[in-house]
Formats: sequence, C-alpha cells, structure tokens
Amino acid sequence: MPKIVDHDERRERIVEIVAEMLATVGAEKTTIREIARQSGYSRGFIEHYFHNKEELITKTIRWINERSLARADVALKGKSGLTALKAFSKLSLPITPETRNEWKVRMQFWGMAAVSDEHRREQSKRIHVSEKIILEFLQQAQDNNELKTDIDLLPLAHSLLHRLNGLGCNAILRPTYFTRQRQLQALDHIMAEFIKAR
Amino acid sequence: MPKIVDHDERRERIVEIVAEMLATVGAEKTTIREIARQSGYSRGFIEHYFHNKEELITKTIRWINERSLARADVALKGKSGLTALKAFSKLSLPITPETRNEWKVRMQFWGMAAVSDEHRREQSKRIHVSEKIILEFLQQAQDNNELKTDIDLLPLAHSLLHRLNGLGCNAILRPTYFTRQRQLQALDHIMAEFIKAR
Amino acid sequence: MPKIVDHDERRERIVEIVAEMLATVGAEKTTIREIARQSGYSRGFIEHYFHNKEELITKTIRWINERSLARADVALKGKSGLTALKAFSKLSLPITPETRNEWKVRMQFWGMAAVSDEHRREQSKRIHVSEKIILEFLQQAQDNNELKTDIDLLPLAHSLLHRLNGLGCNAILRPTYFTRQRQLQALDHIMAEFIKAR
Amino acid sequence: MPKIVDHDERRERIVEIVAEMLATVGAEKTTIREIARQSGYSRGFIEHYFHNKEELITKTIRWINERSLARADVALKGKSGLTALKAFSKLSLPITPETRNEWKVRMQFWGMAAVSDEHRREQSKRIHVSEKIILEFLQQAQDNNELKTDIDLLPLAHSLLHRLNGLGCNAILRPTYFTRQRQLQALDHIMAEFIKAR
DNA sequence: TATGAATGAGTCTTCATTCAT
DNA sequence: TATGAATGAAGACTCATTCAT
Repeated sequence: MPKIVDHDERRERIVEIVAEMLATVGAEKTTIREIARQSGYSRGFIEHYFHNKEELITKTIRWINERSLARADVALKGKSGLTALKAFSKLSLPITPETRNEWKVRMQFWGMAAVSDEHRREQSKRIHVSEKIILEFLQQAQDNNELKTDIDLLPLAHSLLHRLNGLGCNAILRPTYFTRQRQLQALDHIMAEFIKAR
Repeated sequence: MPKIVDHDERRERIVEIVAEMLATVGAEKTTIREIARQSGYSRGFIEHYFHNKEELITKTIRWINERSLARADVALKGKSGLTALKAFSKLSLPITPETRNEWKVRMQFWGMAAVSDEHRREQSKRIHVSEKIILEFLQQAQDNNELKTDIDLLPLAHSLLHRLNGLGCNAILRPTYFTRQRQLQALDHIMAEFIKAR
Repeated sequence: MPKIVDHDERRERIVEIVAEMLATVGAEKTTIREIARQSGYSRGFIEHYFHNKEELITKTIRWINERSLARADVALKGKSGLTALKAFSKLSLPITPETRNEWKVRMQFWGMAAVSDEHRREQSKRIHVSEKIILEFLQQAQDNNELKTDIDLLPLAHSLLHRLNGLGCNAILRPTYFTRQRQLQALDHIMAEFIKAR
Repeated sequence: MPKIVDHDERRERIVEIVAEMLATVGAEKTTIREIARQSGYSRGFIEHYFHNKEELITKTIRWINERSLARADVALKGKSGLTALKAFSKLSLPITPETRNEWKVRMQFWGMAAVSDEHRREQSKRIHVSEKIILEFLQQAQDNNELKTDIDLLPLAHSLLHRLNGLGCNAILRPTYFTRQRQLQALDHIMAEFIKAR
C-alpha cells in the first residue's frame, strides 16, 4: 500500500520556505538547490510537487497574497465602515515581521511583474482585490453616515490604495525612517482626512 | 598612442543599454552575455569599463536616478510652490515611455534593495532626495500663501511621497487600468486636496 | 530510489585521472574542462563529487601521498633496520613509471606550496612522515648493531631525507642522465656510507 | 630622433619583477596584467620586449640562474678546493631572502619542467653547471691533498648535488623546521663527511 | 616606441532539469 | 513516491593577445 501523503500540505510547506527565502536572501539566491537544502527535502522531491521553478515561484506569490487576505478576513470579522478600513489598512502595512516579509516577497515579484505579463496579472489581481475591499468598506462608511453621501468613493479608494502601497514600499526601503510608529502616524493622518471628508 | 576614448561616455552608453534591458527583460535575464549581444559590444569590452556586474548594476540605478533628477531640474526652472510641486509630481509618474522604463528599472532594484543593505541605501537616498524637494516646494507654497501657515508640512510631504510612489507602482502593475489619464486624474485629486488645505 | 554509488570510489577514480594529468600535462593545463574531457565524465559530474577545484587538487596530492605510503607499508612488511631503510629508499625514488608520475605530481605541488601555506603544510606533513619512518629504521639498525651506538641518528636521517629528495628531483629534471641505474648506484653509495658508519 | 632606450636593461627590470611575483604569489597568479600593474608599465609595453608570456617566463628562470651563478663567481674569487666548495654550497642554500626567493621561483619552474621538455632542458642545464662546478672544486681539493687521491669524485659530486638540492627544497617546504641554522648544521655535516673521506 | 582599446577563448562555478532506479 | 546521479547550458570573470593609433 502506498504511503498516503497530503500533497497540498507538502506543497504549502515548501512554498512557505520559498517565501521565507525570497524575503531574506532575494529571488536571485532562491535556487532549487538552496530550497532543498533549507527544507531538508531532496531536489527531486520538490520537482515532484512543482513542475518547474517558475511554477514554484508563481505558487509562492499566490500563497502570500491568499494568506494576507485570509488574515484580513479573520481580523475584520464583525467590523465595518471606517473602523474596518483602518484595521484593513493597518494589517497591510509592513509593521510586523510577518507582513514585512510579505512586502519583501512582493517587491521581489514586482521586478518580475514589470517585465512579465503573467506575473503582472497576478499582481494586478491582488491590487484589484484590495481596491474592491476598500471600496466596500467605504460604501459601508457612507451608508453609516461616516462619510458624506455626495462624495465620489472611487478616487478616495484609489487614494488610499496608493498611499498604502507607497507607504509599504518606502517602509521597506527606509526602514529606519519609516518605523512602525511613523507608519501608524501616517495611517492616522490618512484616516483623519477621511473623517474630514465627512 | 592608442585611441583615446571618453570612458565616462562609454560607461554611460553601456549603462543606457543595461537600463533598457532591465526595463524590458528584467534583472534575471540581464546577463553580461546578453548585454554584450544586445549592445553589439564584446563581453570583454564591458569588463573593460566595469569591474564586475555588481558595479554595472549599481551604476545603472544611480544613472537612472540622476537622470530623472536632472530632468526635474530643467523642467522646474523658474517654477515654485504648488505649481512646481505638481510639475515635479507629474514628471515622476510613469506616463511617458521614458519614465515608465525608469519605474520598471526601479522596481527591479526594489527586490534587491529589500534584501541588500547596499542597494537599500541607494534607494533610500533617492526617496530622501524626493522628500526634500517636495518639502522645499511646500515651504515655498506656504510662504506664497498657497497653504495655511499653521499646517505641518512634513506629514503632507510624506503623504505626497507615498501617493506618488504607490501610484507609480500600481500604474506599472495595472497599466491598462491606471492609464496615463487616470494617473493625471489621481494627481489632480491629490493637488486638489492640497488646495483644500489652504 | 536513485542509483546508489560509492562516492569515495568515484572520487578516487577522478583523483586518479587528475593525478595522471598533473603528471603528464601539468597543473596549468589540468583544468576541470580538460579533466572532464579526458575522463569522459561531464563537468557537472566532477562538481558532484568535489566542491571546487581547490578541493580536487588537495585531495589529489593527499591521495598520492597516501598511496605511496601504503605501498611502502606493504613492501616493508617483515623488514627492519638497514634492509628496510634501503627498500624504503628505493621505493621512494622515481624509478618506476608509477613513482615517476608521483614525483611529477609532487613537483607540481611544490610550486604551489612555495607560495601557499595550506599546500605547504600538506607537503611539510609528508616530509615529516618520511623523516619519522627513516628515523625508526635507523633506530632499529642501531638496535641491531648495524650502526654504531654512539652515532647521532637525526643528522643521519636528515642526510638521507635530503639525498632522496634531491635525487628524486634531479632524476625528474635530468631523466636521461639520472637514469634508473644511476639512481640505484647513488642509492648504493648512500647505503655504503651508512655501513661505513658502523 | 627616436628615444634611445636600453632594451636589455628594461627587459631585466621586468624580469626582476616577474621573479619577485613568482616567488611571492606563484606562477598561477603571475599574469601579464598583474606584472604590468606591479611594474607600472603598460601591458603593451611588456609585450614589446617579450614576444609572449612563455618567453617572459623562460627569460625569468634563465635570469635567476645566471644571477645566482654570477653571485657565486664573485664570492668564490680566490677560493679553491673544499673551502670553495663549502662557500659555493652555502651560497646555494635558501638562507637569505634573496636565495629563498630564488628557490621559490625555481620550484615554480620544476612543475613546468616536469611536463615540458623545453623547461626541463633549462633546469637540466643548471644542474649540469652545478655539477661541473662541484667537480672542479673536488678536483682542486684532491690536487691539494684535501681528499684522498684514489677516491672517485663523480659519486661524491652527485652526493653533494643531491643533498644541496634536497635540503633546499625541504627548507622551503618546512621553513620553520629547516631554519637557517639547521641548514648550516646540515652543511657542516656534509662537509665533515668530505673531510672524513680524506 | 608605446599605449590601452578591444577581443574572444577559456576559467571555475552554479543552475534547472532529466532520468534511472 | 521519492531520490540523487548526471548533464550541459549559462553564469560571472580572467586572461593573453592583437591592433589601431
């Protein structure tokens, strides 16, 4: 009788290690050899579960994005409107070791996405999802009278989207300047403007 | 006596090609071999002007940043305050083929910067310069009574910095959505908020 | 399960080829490429068993030295005193194709040892081992009354050590002059002096 | 009017630097580039005076050998017999920085000589010259009644030749053991045997 | 005479991938 | 299912050499 193995579970374990490596040593040094060494699996094993390196990389970014969305799902349960929006925004900033690593991984992919349609689509999808989430919370805020009714939500959503994205990047690139605290201040500043928009 | 060549001029010519390649095929495929092939130069030629690949890469990002600053210098001559600020912001967005490529190159480096202190420093420096420029224009705006006198400029500068950075990224990652036009609209939206802040 | 191979056995097979090449084409032309070509193995194959060229080279000299010691061990079984000493001396001279090659390999390494501490240590160790062996046999000779009891053995040992070493070198460098026969005559001459020392 | 340059003088200056490099960094790292850098000459300049690297290397060993012979010539003026022999022997041992370097250079060449007829001839010639010198002094010693008349000088000469050569090698390979002092003791030991041979 | 620009072969090494077991 | 043996292409880099000036 063959051993019963949970393929998806194994795949995820590998992907986790790949993500960790992307965040710490970068894409260039994330080789299958090194992944095998760090994971304790054999090179051949990894290729059993991933057709090739490209697929492994793609799965990794997808996993990162899904994980961060799942985390948001949990954290936002029961919240709505501006409260939810602020919580979501905070979750997406690189202020915890985990989210910092997620940002670093993401930034590895942006380089690829800038020149590869397939990777770009993946990133595009993620931005689109964020946009929808933000828009939804903004709509709730408007419904709750947290925002003026006549305000156009899309530009507002984009504004937040860009600020979060830019802040995240800058925080990775200037970590000693854009510390956790300064990021939270920036977030407060953003939210304050929304409130002004009431 | 041998032919006398202008080393810096040669270096720049090579760097230009490297930048082009980084923007079109990405960092991974920007090998010295490929640079040589695309440029028509020999591999040895390139080694003649750069000690190693690392130096070539570093010089390229530096060149990109210097070029974009030089462009800003020229364009902003005679401008000040919010007018200058808007012009500067517009210049930094990926709305021309040239600036689009610059953003793509930059995004290649972010992956490296996320895991390499040396590259991070370079990127950090660039952000810092942008911040200073923005602050200077904001100060002028305040002096010209374009902004309220009691307003704190630093958060404002950061806000703009993040928005421009995030918008630039998003425009590269979702080019069909964040078109030139939508980028300009977003910029208008940003500037409108500054004017509100009067 | 993959084919199971005896790594040490493979390594030895490669090392043997490297030794052969060092003795015939010299260190400079003993490139991994050439080793691969001559052995029929692929470059990757060699890399599979040795981390890098340095290791390959180091292992080769070690193997050469171990092999020659092992040969002495076998040949000297049951011998002692001056008889053993002469047998040992004879074994170490480049009078067979095998020992000739060993000397040639050794001389490749001397160049390296002259400028590299690590290689020098390896060579130093080998000389030290020879010295100890020679001393041991001299001691036996003295115990057997083959030598006078009041004679100081260390200078005698060194004398032999130097003569064997010098003769070996000279025989490689002037092979048509220091032929097998002349080497054996020189050895006889040396042994005669020991006997005189009775 | 063209500049008058002393070609031989320039060649010698280069050769001197090459010898120094061979003794300190080894043959492998003695590249034309590095020679040029260390000498301050241009790469092209060096090739003006030496047709190719091979020639440069060959000239260097020849120069080393000539220099050491010249040194002997000077030092032995007026000496003869065993006195001359001892002086000559002492001069050839690696006990001064200069002679140590000469030995190191020589040992670089032995690796080449072991596999190249041309280099071997050069080394062979040097040994032959030494042999003749030694024989000559032995003959004088015999004529002066420093040695018995019925003794066969050739084996004696060879014995000395081998011992000096072996001692020189061993002194380079085990410098902390075969110190200057131990070398001189060994030389005394050798000479004592000659005297016994009276 | 002398320079250094330029070349391309060749160096070691790393890599993703294939495949027999 | 899983391993790791084996390959060969491609990586960055070094080098001796040629040649126009």
